[in-house]
Amino acid sequence: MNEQLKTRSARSNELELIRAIASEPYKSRAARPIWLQIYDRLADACAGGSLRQGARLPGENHLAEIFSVSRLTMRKALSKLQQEGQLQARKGVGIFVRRCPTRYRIKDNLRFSESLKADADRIETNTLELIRCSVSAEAAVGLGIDRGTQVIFLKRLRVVDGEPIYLTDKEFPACRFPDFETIYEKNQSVTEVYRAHGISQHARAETRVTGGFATSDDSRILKLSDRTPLIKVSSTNCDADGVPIEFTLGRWPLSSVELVF
Amino acid sequence: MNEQLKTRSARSNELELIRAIASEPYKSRAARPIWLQIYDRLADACAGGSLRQGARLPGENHLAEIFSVSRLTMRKALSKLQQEGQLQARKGVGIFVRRCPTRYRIKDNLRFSESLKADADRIETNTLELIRCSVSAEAAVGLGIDRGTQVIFLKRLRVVDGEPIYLTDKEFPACRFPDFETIYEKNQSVTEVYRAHGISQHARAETRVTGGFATSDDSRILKLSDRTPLIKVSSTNCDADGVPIEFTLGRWPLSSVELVF
DNA sequence: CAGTGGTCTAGACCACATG
DNA sequence: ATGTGGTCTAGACCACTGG
Repeated sequence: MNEQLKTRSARSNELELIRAIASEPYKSRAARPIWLQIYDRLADACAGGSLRQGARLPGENHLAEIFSVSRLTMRKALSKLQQEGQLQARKGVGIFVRRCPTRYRIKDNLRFSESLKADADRIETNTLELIRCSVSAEAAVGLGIDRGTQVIFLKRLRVVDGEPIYLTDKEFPACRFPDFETIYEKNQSVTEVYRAHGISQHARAETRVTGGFATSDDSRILKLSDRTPLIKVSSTNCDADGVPIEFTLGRWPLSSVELVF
Repeated sequence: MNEQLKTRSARSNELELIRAIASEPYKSRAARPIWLQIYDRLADACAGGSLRQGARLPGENHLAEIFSVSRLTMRKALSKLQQEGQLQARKGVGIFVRRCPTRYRIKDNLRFSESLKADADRIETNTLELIRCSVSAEAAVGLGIDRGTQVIFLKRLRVVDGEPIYLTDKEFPACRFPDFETIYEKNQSVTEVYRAHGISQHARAETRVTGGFATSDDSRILKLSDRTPLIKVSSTNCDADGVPIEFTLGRWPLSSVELVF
């Protein structure tokens, strides 16, 4: 069976499933708003696994017709599913089933891959940006350095089983790492950079957890819809002498992570 | 000046402020959707303090007219402000300015009031429910006890400067605390209950942080809109011998807390 | 009772991505 | 060129709250 046929057949299965889901009569509007009832059914199908991850849903107009509601009502249901990270809409393309909110357990003081490798099959780390610039206001406080100081800025994205899951901005005092770029580019490892600059140990000094909302950049990179709620984790790492050498600001989709301390 | 006049005058000031905010021309729709521009302006007024906390906004129809948009567009802007906890709508009543997302720093392993008392003027603890029942699935794991075991269930709400900020469900193994209710009712203190049952020390065994969305109960109690994003913190406390004696599930509005570890 | 926020409709235009 | 999701309108009915 060739690719095109497989795709067509799969898409047709999705359509049948949606039709089945939509065919049940609604409960009274007073009991639960229609858009929430639609949300419930789609969320169940999503969590139950009957909707394949990565599958494309019919268009909004089509969906509205299938569920016998106006497009706006349909959009309200879809919008909540997007906010929760179960679906992702791409303008001009379509709506796709995101990896369902698996929760990744992250143990503090363990490196990311260490915490995760038991759970996941494929973990990738993508380096999105590596430049030298002035320290951000937030990192200046964390690193205990003055505004205007030069830092090395590193933006990375962790992709687990094909889904972007964790976005980090790291800042390092530039004066400590003259050869950062050269070393980092060899194997994309910060630990290697540390070692090459004579830092054999490092420890986490403090971790702060807050909530917030995705900027449009964050949304784009994490393949989420705009203004999705996020969990933000900021932390400072120190060398053996207790001098700060790294400030990290990490962002997770709200329902995709469980931090354990 | 009597109360009614004061209220009327204050409300009129709010109206003038809103009119001023709305009078500026919009940027092009392509640059930023109108509803987001309205959101920006209201969020600024809210954060800048020009909108008094607790103030009531004009009705949606009126607001839509003032901002020269349809009611739906207006609602979209208001809805984002509600999701972020800056506004709160009460059906049949009106839309009110919530305490702006102050962030409360909570240090792990400190009791709530200890972490907070530096920041806040008035802290209240309201006991909402105190019953004996079967252990919840989540607490059963945390406490290491079997399903069906009896526990004491305690639901409390922390109110800081008049704003509900932190909602907790606590469960304690019933067999350990025969006199829980009697002791607790004297001064609303769990520590006192511990002491009365011969537990002089207790320590936090593990803390888990996740994100989630408010149930309709949560929303009502925390005076938030439905399905607002939350930060959830679950933790287990143990006695001196390391035996679990308390499981706590706490919920905060997403933007109202900063957890420090 | 009047006014509020919550829901829902039918229709329209736009910017965007893909073939 | 077509279809997609994103935005916006004008109008309607409902359930709820308060006086």
